[in-house]
Amino acid sequence: MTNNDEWLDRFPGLSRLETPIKQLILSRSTVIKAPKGATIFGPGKSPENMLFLLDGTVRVQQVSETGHEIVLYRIEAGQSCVLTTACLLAFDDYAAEGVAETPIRAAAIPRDVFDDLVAQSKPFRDFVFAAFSKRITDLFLMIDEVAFQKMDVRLADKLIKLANSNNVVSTTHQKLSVELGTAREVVSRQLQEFQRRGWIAQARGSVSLLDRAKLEALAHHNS
Amino acid sequence: MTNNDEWLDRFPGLSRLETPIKQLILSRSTVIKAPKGATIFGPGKSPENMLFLLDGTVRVQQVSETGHEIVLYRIEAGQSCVLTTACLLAFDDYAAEGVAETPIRAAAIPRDVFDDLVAQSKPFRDFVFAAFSKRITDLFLMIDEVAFQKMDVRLADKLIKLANSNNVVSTTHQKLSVELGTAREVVSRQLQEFQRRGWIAQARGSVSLLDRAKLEALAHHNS
DNA sequence: GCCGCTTGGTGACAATGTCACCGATCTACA
DNA sequence: TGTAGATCGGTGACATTGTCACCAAGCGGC
Repeated sequence: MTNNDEWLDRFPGLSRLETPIKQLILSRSTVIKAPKGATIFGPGKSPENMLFLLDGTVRVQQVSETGHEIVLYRIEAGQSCVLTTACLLAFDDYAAEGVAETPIRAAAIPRDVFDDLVAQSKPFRDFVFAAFSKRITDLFLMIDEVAFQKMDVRLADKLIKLANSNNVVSTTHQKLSVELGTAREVVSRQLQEFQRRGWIAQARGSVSLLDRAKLEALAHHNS
Repeated sequence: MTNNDEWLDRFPGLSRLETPIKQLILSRSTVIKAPKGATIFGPGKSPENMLFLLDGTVRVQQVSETGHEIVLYRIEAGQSCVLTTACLLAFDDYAAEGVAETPIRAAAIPRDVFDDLVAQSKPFRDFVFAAFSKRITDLFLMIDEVAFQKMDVRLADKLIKLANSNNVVSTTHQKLSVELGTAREVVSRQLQEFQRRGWIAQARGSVSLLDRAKLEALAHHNS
């Protein structure tokens, strides 16, 4: 989609990098691709490189000892896997895995180059620490949500966030339950209630948002 | 407890620092103290410094919009507030707060010195990234626990972790409920069940573990 | 068409969260 | 010393969510 020479400019935090640093990154990085569904990292598969996602989406999720799954967050194009890479530097036995939700394209930077960049460039340090900070504060919010929010609010919120521009969510009840870390039956029952109220319509494998405003009001406690 | 000149050696990750780096830290840091109950950082009170905790414990917790509270983690003596400080570099409007659980003593390093250290010392970088990584993987585990573990298992686990060397936990049901992000009534009922089984004894403001092995078995799914 | 898999629906029940109370105990202070 | 107010913990009724065991409809491969 973009020329390989200019992908750096797609990362807001990196556009401020010093010119020689930009050149170092470009010369030492390689652009890689992976198909939809590929495991980018996971238990026993630690990435050797730090990734900057150019196109596509990576879903990071976790499988618990009990067999339950939950989606932790997503990495969108224009963001980096800073934390996952850095995490794996230290702990490669960790439980989370990253899966390509779409075909992806990413720039890969070797570990030692990453370390050089942190050492040499203040803008790069700021970028890295900002990414860590954002991730941690997001995880704080997620803990709060999982612990205290009602399922109807969380489901409404998730539907809005997953809906495409036509207000359609193409997913199954099962996958929605993994998004929220709950059981399929709970999702099914809640969706039935939304349908009864006329807020959504359902078909096999998809949900259409008929009254997005009502869902948003519920998601933001304004109702 | 220790001489100010040698506190660095109490941090396993920092003992490997280069000598000039150690001297830089010692010359640019100040040792501060705070009484039990003091707010170390929180909404509208971002720390100007990075802290290395020499003595005591800091509890990091969060209050949700709904008024619910939950304990996120603790920083023990010998650990650092790397992430909280770095977080606050970027987002000082964040919801978590740090409270001294005991009188504490800490070494404070100004932001710009922190940045210099990251730039100049590879061992320091490794220390910082390892701290971030550990924190994030711990948060992953916590999300898993909050989302999927049963309350009896979580409560048994928490009792074991909070018990002192005499197998006594000096806390109220209310505080235990904040530890787990649940309601006091749930804790009270569960403790009654443990008591009925003869695993614990209760008094106002304290819980005695009578059969630690049984609690551990429950906490680790061996029963 | 048949078969097997995926998807979603259902009812019964268990576990947990919420609410509105209550009494017991502790603490501050007059 | 006594009393007022706060804290601590107990209780029952009920709502919400999680778990389990099923079932039926749709879909794809052969």
